[in-house]
Amino acid sequence: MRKESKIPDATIERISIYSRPLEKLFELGTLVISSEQLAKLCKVNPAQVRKDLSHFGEFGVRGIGYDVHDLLMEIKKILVSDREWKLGIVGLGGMGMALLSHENFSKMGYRFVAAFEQDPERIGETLPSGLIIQPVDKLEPLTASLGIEVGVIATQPSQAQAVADRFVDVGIKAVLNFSPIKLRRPEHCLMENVDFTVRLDNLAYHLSKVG
Amino acid sequence: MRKESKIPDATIERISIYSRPLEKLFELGTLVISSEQLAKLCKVNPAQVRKDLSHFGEFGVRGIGYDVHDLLMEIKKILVSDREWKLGIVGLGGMGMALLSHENFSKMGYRFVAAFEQDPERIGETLPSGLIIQPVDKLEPLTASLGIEVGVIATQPSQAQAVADRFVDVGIKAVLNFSPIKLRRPEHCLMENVDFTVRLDNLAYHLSKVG
DNA sequence: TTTTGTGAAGGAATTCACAGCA
DNA sequence: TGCTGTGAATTCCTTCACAAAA
Repeated sequence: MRKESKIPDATIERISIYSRPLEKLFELGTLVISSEQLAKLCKVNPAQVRKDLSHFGEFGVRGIGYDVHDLLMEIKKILVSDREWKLGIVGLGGMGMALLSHENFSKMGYRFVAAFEQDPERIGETLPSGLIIQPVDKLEPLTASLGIEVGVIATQPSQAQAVADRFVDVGIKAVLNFSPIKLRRPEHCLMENVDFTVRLDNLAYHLSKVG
Repeated sequence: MRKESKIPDATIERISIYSRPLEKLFELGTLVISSEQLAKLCKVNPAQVRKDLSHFGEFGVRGIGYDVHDLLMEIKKILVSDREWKLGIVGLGGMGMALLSHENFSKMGYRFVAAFEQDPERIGETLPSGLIIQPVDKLEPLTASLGIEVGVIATQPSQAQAVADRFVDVGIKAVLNFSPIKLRRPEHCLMENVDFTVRLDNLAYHLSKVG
């Protein structure tokens, strides 16, 4: 196919998921994997795996399968996770601190380069990573000078919109929002929400159907 | 419609999202809302709102709209978030602790009734909520005796599968998984994954397309 | 009028099934 | 032979457009 215009969002999401078992298989020394095996590991249809990948090129060998390492590299190229992305986080309560120490972020090339907090008591504190907690006033200058590319919002819900607006005003094009509200945003700013309670509501709904 | 058999998962997800602004509107004293207004707040199509709700009954008044309070109550009934659900969490690192203190859980009727940790140093510690940290060995007896309904996994990825298996073996029917791997599970156990890095990969992909 | 509820239309994503190639 | 890549078929979801109702 190789037409990059109309790729389903769900495809991008799955491609990201495919990389997880591939990473593990590579460590284990597995050289080749078929769409059927990879599909089983990710609980999707084998044709889905092939179609997803076909949006970006032909990575497999007919009769054989996919080279684990090559496919992993191709996926990283597709997702642009073959380079470092700079994150700035606002709100260092429990969630913010947990995100900062979440090893998967750094392992996948996402690096926090600034951490902002409102509470004056905590300004100046040195975090385990070596980062020093900055006052929220510094959001604008530091976003620019450090080259922050993604703003992570882990504040109280009541402050989330204001923080998002400030990120947007200073030119941030992508925001990862952990507060449980839909944030206003201009056309040109991407925004992803992580909302645990939606997932729990889902479980509760289906649970009550099953017994 | 009122046919509860083939309701899209996306509908359940959106219904959960509709409840957020409704909650706020109710607090503010707003009495009535149209599908168009609610749609705008949740960034969806108005017909989508009406169709989603129509799966469960007729909650609106033609020419008027929806009674904010009634609709909120109906949604809570649909999602079965009109009662308390008991959660047990395993893994009290940064993420686990953050989840325990996440006020939105309790506000929405999700209550942690047990917290398990492997590190012997921390067993017996009293958490801010009053819960006492339990050794993981107690997972089976306490799940049964406390009536835990949803298992929350916030351990290291390497232990996630083992913990999930133990929950399943003791009869848990729903698991909320915060580790970034797909867990094996039997047919009868529901599982929802919260994977931040998938969201970040999504942002990175789209960011690189925009500039 | 206004706005809901919904059948019908349209669009999108998934799966099938097989041609094509190693 | 075995597995990929992909058009065609299918299934699923969303949006339209209007009849029904207050």
